[in-house]
Amino acid sequence: MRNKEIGALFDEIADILELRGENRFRINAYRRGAQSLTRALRDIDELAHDDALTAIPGIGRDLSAKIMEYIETGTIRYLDELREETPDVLLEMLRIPGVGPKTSRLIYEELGVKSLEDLALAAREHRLQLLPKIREKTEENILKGIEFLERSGGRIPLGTAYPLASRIVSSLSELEVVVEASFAGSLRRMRETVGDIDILVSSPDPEAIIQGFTHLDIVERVLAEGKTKGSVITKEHIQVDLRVVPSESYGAALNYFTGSKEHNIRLRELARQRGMKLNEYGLFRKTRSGREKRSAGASEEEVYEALGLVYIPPEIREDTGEIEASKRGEIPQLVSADDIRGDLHVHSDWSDGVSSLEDLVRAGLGRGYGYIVVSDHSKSLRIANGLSENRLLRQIEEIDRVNEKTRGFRLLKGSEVDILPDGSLDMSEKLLCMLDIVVVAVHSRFKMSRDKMTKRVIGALENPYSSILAHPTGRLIGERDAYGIDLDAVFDAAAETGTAIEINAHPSRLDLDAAAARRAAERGVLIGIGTDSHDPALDFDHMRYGLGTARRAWLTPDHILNTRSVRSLLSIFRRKQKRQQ
DNA sequence: GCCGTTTTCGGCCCGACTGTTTTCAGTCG
Repeated sequence: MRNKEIGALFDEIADILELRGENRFRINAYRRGAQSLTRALRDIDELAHDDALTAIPGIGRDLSAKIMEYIETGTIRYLDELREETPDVLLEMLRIPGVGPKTSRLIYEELGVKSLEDLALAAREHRLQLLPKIREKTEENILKGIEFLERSGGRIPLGTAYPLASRIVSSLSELEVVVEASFAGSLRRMRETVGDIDILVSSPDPEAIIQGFTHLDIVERVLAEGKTKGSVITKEHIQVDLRVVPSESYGAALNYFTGSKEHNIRLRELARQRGMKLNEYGLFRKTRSGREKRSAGASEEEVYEALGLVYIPPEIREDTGEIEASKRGEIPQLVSADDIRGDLHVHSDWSDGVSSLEDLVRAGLGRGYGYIVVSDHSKSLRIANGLSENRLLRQIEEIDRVNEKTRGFRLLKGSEVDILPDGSLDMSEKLLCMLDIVVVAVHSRFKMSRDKMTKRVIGALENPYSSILAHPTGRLIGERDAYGIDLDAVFDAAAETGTAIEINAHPSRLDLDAAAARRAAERGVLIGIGTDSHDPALDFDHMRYGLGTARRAWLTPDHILNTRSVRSLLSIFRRKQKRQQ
């Protein structure tokens, strides 16, 4: 999928056009095009091949020609020319919070800075104050902005943002004047990384809330402190924005601040078409006397309803077809925490986990699960204390003993078996056939050709005993890219062989990602959500990120393996064994 | 530059805060 790659180029064109002060609607057209490409479900090369590029919303005659040019020649001449005429530092300055195109150009033209280091020096020497409309405060903010960029270096993983946001929401909820409080933004949509944390509160006394917020003990620096809006940097260098609205606007505001931006724009257009206006205070209709009357706003549900839509869950508010589905009344019942009956990928202290088998039973029961798949590493993974075949035999006996003592819960015998470079499994058939669930995964030799890796993984899926393919791309968010693999070919093989594919719920993996999981499910692949837990006290909670990813992929309980009972689970893989043998 | 249930031309989402100014431009989400 090169969609993101081309989307980034259109964004760059938009940035440069903005710096040049071009027509803002033209700039917006490139931004929309970029967003559309990034979110498109189908592969751009495929669409180009079918001559169907203009079917993507926001892609018309000009943009599709530029996409074709890029596919054919590997470059867009127009962008090359723009780059030629635009010094890099102008674009770099745009990344500083508070610096936009106008300021960037002003600084460059008047001071001739060549780099962000140059700019920082100019700020420290107070030379920025020589410029019109820049005084002490702006200069300080630019300096702090550069430092922020250097320290934070980009986006925050979901696994960091979610607990922090939850803590802030519960601290704020303790304030007397708070009516409702929630986090919003890309965090509420459960994106795998977020740029900042957005918090929304309803209250009759906004200023008290803003005061309370800017004085929380997590705050390092206050960026903004208005009547209804506050913004801080935490000690971990994460930006947190707070908005306070009256109760009658809470739903409209929650909707607005949850986004996505593209989803909101569609909603606003819909409101306009119906002669209404939607903003963060509500949905308004003009009365005959010319005054505005609120028709909805207290809850998100009533906003959608007043727009003639069925409620759309936050995770799918990305303008990838949810508005149309909602108009038709066809929003799926997304899988939720209540549907999950067990965890499919858990390590114990037999390999690199910290818990005994008994601890796992207690932790599983504590979460209301009916089963857990014990999936310790196989013998090749020595670094993680992988189990020799003899130790696995002993573990199987031990699991039987633990299960005998337990009512209403079952430890399933499993293993996370290495997929060897030739596609075979790191375990003899004699042992494989004694296991309930065989999780298979690549843990070594990542750097092979895309073709070989695809064959290797498909080879493992064709093994009659493999049940679930774990973390199919091997990516570690912000650390390691996915290895080269043809996922669509893997999905076809999984559907063909009756093998499930994992959404690994660990926040540093989330592998499959939502877009890929959606494609897999559309091809008929059953999806299992596993936490890859090494410590139940910390890692069992990661199920929520796996669920978030599944929901972003539009998945219902029917698509998910671990919404099934133990019996149904086991029968699925017995069927596969029979078919493949 | 895109797009059409007020349309093939004339629109294109909306509001808060900051910092600099005396009424608002720039930035952000």
